[in-house]
Amino acid sequence: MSPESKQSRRDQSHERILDAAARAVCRDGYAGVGVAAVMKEAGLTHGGFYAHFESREALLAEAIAYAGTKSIERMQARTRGMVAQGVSPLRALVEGYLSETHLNTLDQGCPVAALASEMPRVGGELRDASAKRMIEVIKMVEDALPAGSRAGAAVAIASSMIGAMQMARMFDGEKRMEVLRDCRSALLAQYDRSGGSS
Amino acid sequence: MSPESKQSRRDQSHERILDAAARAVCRDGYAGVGVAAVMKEAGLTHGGFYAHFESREALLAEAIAYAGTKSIERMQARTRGMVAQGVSPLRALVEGYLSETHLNTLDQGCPVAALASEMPRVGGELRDASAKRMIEVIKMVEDALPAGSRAGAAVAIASSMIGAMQMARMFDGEKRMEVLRDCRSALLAQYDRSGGSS
DNA sequence: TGTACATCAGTGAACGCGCGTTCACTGATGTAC
DNA sequence: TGTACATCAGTGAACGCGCGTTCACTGATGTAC
Repeated sequence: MSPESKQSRRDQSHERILDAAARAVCRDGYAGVGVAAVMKEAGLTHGGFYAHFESREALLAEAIAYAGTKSIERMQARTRGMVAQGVSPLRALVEGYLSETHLNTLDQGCPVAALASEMPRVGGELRDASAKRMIEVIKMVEDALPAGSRAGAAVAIASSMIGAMQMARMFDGEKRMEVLRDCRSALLAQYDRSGGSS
Repeated sequence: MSPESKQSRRDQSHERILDAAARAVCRDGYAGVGVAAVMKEAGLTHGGFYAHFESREALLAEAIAYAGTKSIERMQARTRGMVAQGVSPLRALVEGYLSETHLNTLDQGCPVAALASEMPRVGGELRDASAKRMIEVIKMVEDALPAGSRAGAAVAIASSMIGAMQMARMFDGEKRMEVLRDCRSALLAQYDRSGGSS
């Protein structure tokens, strides 16, 4: 009965809704998130939605935060292993972000790469939530950058990675990976002096 | 009476619709283009729309092609002047693309920067039209690159510019231009050996 | 030059569908005694 | 341990609005003679 005792049934439903919405928004964009579809994927009917969220927009704002947090956690889990094996943090990040896995698992990927061009258009709490995700990605790059890097390098690298992922996703077949490889090489040539695979 | 005599009234309407749609899609995204609103901006009523286009989707496909062509023309007009004054073509392109003007005139800008993250989600003729725009941007970069540049450099530069423009547009105030400056310096430091302003 | 008719571009009302939102109700879970 | 009642999470029908699409009609432009 303590405040942080295990999740109530309500909390479990809440998280299932959030998780479904996070995957939907990364897969289909802001407009692709429908209240009824999300509730169905969470195993519920649409009527109960407003007991969990004030509005569709409030859901979206929470879903983006959730998607961003999850995505960064996944990215860090992957890069930790590489870094432990001696790969530089920046190389690990670039190769993790611009990886085939990230390319093809849209719904578990970075919400900024999934939504970047829509972000400037949304307003209110959605805008705030979106901008925060963008800043988190820049921070993630900063943390991977060697101390004393040029100010602005993190911004340039983050924007390159986001642009690269988006461009790769526009194409089909072999071209997708080719785009990622080109962008990876360019970034590593400029910023990484550590050598390594790829 | 020759085939290319001056536009008929119908052709004039057609182009006004297209122009309104092109601006709308760059400003508000695929979902932001409404048939009624576009027709109104073209000075017509919505009922006449289907005498000009088979469907909303057909309009969007044409509008993206139109927006892309116009945007590249504008970009080339700007860079021609700079190149004539001795600036390297690549520097002219990067500074033109990542300029304050392009940042703030969304509706006359590059449709790829405006739509990149939505492009993988659309299907059919819209997908084709979108992918073509992406390829045109890469070509534009290729043309500005010194002969003998590394294969893939154009892809990397194009994706960086697109990512940079999107990131800048997510922020407000001074931060917008700061992002562009950071990304410009990074690109020019890596690819341009010609010196020059900025 | 003028009249009659055909064609063409555009109008505006109406239809149908999807979707966010509301609400009265149900069945299950928890509490009091 | 069992019964009565209150609360809570979820259900599903219904509403209202926006928007793409259709269609019968109008007014203007062009053509025939």
